[in-house]
Amino acid sequence: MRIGELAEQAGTTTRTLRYYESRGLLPARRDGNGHREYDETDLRLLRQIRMLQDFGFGLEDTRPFVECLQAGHPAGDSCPTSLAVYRAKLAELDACIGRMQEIRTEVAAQLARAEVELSAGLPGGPDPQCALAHGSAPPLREAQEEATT
Amino acid sequence: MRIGELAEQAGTTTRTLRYYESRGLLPARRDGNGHREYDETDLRLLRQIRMLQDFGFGLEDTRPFVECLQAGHPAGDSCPTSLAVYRAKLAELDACIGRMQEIRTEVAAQLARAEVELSAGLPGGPDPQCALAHGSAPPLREAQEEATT
DNA sequence: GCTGGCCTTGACGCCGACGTCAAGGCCTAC
DNA sequence: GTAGGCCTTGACGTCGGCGTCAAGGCCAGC
Repeated sequence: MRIGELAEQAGTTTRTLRYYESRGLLPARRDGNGHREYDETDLRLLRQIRMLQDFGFGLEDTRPFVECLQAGHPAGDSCPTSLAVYRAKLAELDACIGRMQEIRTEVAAQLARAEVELSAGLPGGPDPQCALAHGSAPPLREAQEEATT
Repeated sequence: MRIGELAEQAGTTTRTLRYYESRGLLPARRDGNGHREYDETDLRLLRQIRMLQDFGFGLEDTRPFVECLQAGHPAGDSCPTSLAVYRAKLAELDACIGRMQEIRTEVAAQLARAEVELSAGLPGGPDPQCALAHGSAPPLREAQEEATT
């Protein structure tokens, strides 16, 4: 099958396939006209890459899986190197999720505080010079120092 | 104070401050030599921006906070537009965290399945042609934080 | 023979938040 | 005078994963 068909089968674009080839993943045979030729094996390879990409893996992270398949293993994750990538990615995910939850907590705290201050300052505070074009800016008097935590 | 000192106070670089200025945040006065001049107000502005950046906010997302401070409000989040950004970012964070947890679950499932298959296949399975030089130590990757989309 | 459709390679564009370099100006100290 | 240290503007580089041309080749159908 040719590049356009493979791209369609995998739900991606020809540009992407050529990019993968340029990165050394997904090699291609050529027919008489120099056109790339693919088979079902390549489709499986490609689907493997796409799945990992959907997980947020970088292209380089998919390489062990690709090499594993190319070596004749039944699946991309039939090799220890692939499993190592899984584990590393799990650790990354955990770290990332944890960090984002921390941030979420902090932002929520900021929002809550600011809401209280706004509602407390609204009834009759001074009026800062609001030369802003995008609408009303309600007054507020209570100032706060550093909010780094 | 001059740009180098402000950068140091805020724990950032002069390049960053000039970049902020070019984006219309953090304007600067000039002295006789054309050098930028800042004061404590600018430092507070800058700290506000940096805090939001640390939360993973894009620079454009900090603009309402900056304008709020510049309008004379006591804090960057003393304005409704800033609160709206907080809320939007919370929603983004929730979506992002949720997505990453889904992914985490899927990856963990893949890993578990692959581990079982490996241990089941190892004792006496076929030996694919492994022409790969996979004896090197696993690459240590830095954990990267994904921005909220 | 001509149009249309698929393919080829090559190269620049994009996004964000800067890093890094280049060339030059001004002031201070020695 | 000259070395050093701060500052200025401008412009190109970075990272990933492609998108988007541009210019051209080959083949099928009419």
